[in-house]
Amino acid sequence: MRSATGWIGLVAPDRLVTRRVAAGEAVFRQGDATVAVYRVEQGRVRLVRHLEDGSSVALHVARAGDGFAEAALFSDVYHCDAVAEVDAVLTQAPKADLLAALEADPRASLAFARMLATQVRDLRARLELRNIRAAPERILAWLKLQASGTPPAVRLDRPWTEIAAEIGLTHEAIYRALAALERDGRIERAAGVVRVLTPRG
Amino acid sequence: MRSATGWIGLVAPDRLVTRRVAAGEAVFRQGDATVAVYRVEQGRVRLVRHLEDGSSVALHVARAGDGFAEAALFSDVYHCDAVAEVDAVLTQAPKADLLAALEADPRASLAFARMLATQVRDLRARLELRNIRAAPERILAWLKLQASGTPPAVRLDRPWTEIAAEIGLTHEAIYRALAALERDGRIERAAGVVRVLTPRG
DNA sequence: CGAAACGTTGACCGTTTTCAATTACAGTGG
DNA sequence: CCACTGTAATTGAAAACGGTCAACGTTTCG
Repeated sequence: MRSATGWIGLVAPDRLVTRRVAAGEAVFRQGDATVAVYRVEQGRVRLVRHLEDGSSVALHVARAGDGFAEAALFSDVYHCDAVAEVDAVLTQAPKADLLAALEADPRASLAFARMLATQVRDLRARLELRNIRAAPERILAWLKLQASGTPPAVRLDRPWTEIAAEIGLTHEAIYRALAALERDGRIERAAGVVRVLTPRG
Repeated sequence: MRSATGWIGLVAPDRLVTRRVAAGEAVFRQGDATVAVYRVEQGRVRLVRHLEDGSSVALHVARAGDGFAEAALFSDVYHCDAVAEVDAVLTQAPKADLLAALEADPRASLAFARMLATQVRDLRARLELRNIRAAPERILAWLKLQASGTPPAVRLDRPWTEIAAEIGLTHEAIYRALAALERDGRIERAAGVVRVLTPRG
């Protein structure tokens, strides 16, 4: 996705480690001492918290482009497991390096804060999106969030199947809703581009 | 909610402004020069982005305890409208002061980053929660996220009605699901406390 | 004490999920 | 170069679940 992971640039390139994890393999375990923060380059990593009673809760699934365990910077131990759902490639930034960079340079820490603030904004918007029950409206709102230009248009850089998961609908529901939106003249679709049409008023 | 808004403490108390906005009144408008970041003390503030074509998208609804427009720190203009949904009381932290505090003290900016990272983690978890379709499972997951102790227990500090909105269910659905969970012996309810029972395996 | 919230439950309806099947298409290896 | 495999895109039908509307008891608080 397009989450802000530019903080990776705050660490000297030669200190970054490319790590490959096989499906099912753990990147770290809850309780492990925190040694690094990560970015997913390929694949998916599932974060799961274990409770005292043995049960667990899913916290997040980090996908290509997503950072994860940023909060590890401020904690001594990881508070959840990170397990690859499929074979994955990660960039690993040593906690000490990143922390040092942030402490040394106020501009770096501001840049870091900026990326996090951006992400907070994005996540809030995605959450708000989920409050829209009707599939067509939800998709329309998503399109508007992504859109730019007049009329608002979106270039699709990934399959609807994937977008469906992000929006919180099955792909079938997405296709049906898209068909309905197009039928109603609310959007227009063509080769990797969707235009949001403004209803005449 | 319990979102991390401790950054308000980074600004000198006498520089903070308590601002009252009536229902329907705007805190700021999209395009206005950014002058402050906010925290909601009472009421609700709705953030809405307007598109070039005149339509709009809801970005967020900030509630008591929530901060909003943190990203304004890094932007010259607000990128959305902030309008009170009901009469609201806000704490307004001047952008210049907060920014100065962050630039002056590396510890302050790290603390700020920490709060944002915490919020990112929380928001991701809430988003993940929404991927759980079944109401009882969703509530159970929410309870586990809030829970502490063995067996996991949650002290309820606010009405289910409000929790329902956060979880993304109607209050009716919540009550039905709670009843079902209790009936199935998966939770136990008593005066403001819910215990999550571990099914025997 | 009375008005609001909150809590709870029932019935019905609509939408989405599920399950299933089909087409299109890109990449792979023989 | 083509058969083959896997993913993406579509559409159909039926079931399930939550939303909505309604009604009512309860608690809270001015």
